[in-house]
Amino acid sequence: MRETASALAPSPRRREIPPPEPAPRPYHHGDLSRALVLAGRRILETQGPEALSLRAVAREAGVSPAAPYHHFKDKGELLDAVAQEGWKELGHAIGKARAASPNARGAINEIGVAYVCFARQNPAVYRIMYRSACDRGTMPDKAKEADSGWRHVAEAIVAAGADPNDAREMELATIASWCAAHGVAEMAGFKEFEPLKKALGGEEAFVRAVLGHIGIYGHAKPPAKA
Amino acid sequence: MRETASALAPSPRRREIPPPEPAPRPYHHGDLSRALVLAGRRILETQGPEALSLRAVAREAGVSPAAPYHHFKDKGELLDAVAQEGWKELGHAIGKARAASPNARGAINEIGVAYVCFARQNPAVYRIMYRSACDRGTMPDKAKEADSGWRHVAEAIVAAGADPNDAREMELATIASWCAAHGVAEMAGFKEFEPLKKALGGEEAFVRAVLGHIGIYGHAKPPAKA
DNA sequence: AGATGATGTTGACATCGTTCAGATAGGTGC
DNA sequence: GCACCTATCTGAACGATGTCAACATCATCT
Repeated sequence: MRETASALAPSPRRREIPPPEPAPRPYHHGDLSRALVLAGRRILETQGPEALSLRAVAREAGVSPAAPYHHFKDKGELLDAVAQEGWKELGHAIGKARAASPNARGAINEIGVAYVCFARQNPAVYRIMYRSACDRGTMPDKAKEADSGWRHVAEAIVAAGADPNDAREMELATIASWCAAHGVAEMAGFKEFEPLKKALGGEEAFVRAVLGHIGIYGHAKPPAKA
Repeated sequence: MRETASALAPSPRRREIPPPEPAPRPYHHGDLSRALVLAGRRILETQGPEALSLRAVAREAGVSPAAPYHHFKDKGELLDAVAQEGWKELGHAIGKARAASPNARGAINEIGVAYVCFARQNPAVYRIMYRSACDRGTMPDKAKEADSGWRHVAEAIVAAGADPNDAREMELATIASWCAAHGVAEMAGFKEFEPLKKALGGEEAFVRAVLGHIGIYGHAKPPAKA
């Protein structure tokens, strides 16, 4: 929809004009790798995940369909890079939610809400993030880094945990809360829940209520010791 | 696929006698609609979700690429039909798990385990099921039917609930447990959890442990029958 | 029988992911 | 200045895909 004029009209490349604009397409894009990731993100947000083709990304970035192959092995790798960006943002959102919580137990709750809200506000990106993760059967590497969401959750769990010495229980609790948040994130948009959402006063209230029924979150008691 | 194959290999096909097999391709397939769904399922199980193209399904069913269009509006509708089959199976698995549980509270646990086990044993089908559901933003219609998994969960929740009069809490609990199971189902395969799985003695033990940390499942007083 | 509609096939089109040979720039050593 | 080198980008191509229109085949009703 953008400048597809060149596709319709046989426009001879106008290379006589010394660019009045400082940097239209200097043949060698400054940092195409980064531009492609941003273009992918833009397409995701405006057209949804179905429209995210390699060619569309190249088009959006203003390069030929073959150009991306000098920066990514294949389409999957490009998508992984886009997903990576999403994970980083998720990590920040979670970190912010955690920092804003007064006590440790409340932090777990707020993290869960922040997680689901991020997914609901960036559905296309979230989709790609988990498609990439499930395809490769692994959480993104970055999720193990300092500011990663996973680490925030793990630390919050430990901070609120009843038995900080039982590492296994702590890990299980971290996994459980992450899994639960992911499940809610993917299902919160289902039409069947609309009446309940409305009755509760909006989606965030709904999310809080659902998470409230999930052990680690809400009204539950500390993780039971085995 | 190639004629050259017959040149390389001495083709053992002796087609002098056509009549003995009266029904190789009777032009009009008996029930192509059904055959296509089964073919799709077969492809999912043998080649995974990436290989599930319309043309591949048609090939597997032995018809031309355009034939499916007389039975399904487009590829999405075919996939929906395949997913529908999966939901039915999931419903049965859940029903069986519920029936096999002596008490109501234990039933919720066993349902969760059965859910995740189904997803893990049929990963490709499960993927399609949720892709279809998320794309359309709705649980499949059939999920509201008599033998549906959702109804089993809702009934089990009610049976074990502390306050059967509070419909809203019951619904929230149903949603929460379903979401949690879905989350675990999608993440249980991540490589990061392999060590813990091994330490716990296998994937099912891992799943039980994780679910044990999730409210509806976990805060049940009787410690899981270990 | 003959007409009709459901069901299947062939062939075509646009798009997609991907590859490959060449064009283009920025940098290096001379 | 020059020639070369390497990284990057383009153009054209190939096979595969989803989809459609035109045609073929068969089952069924009258």
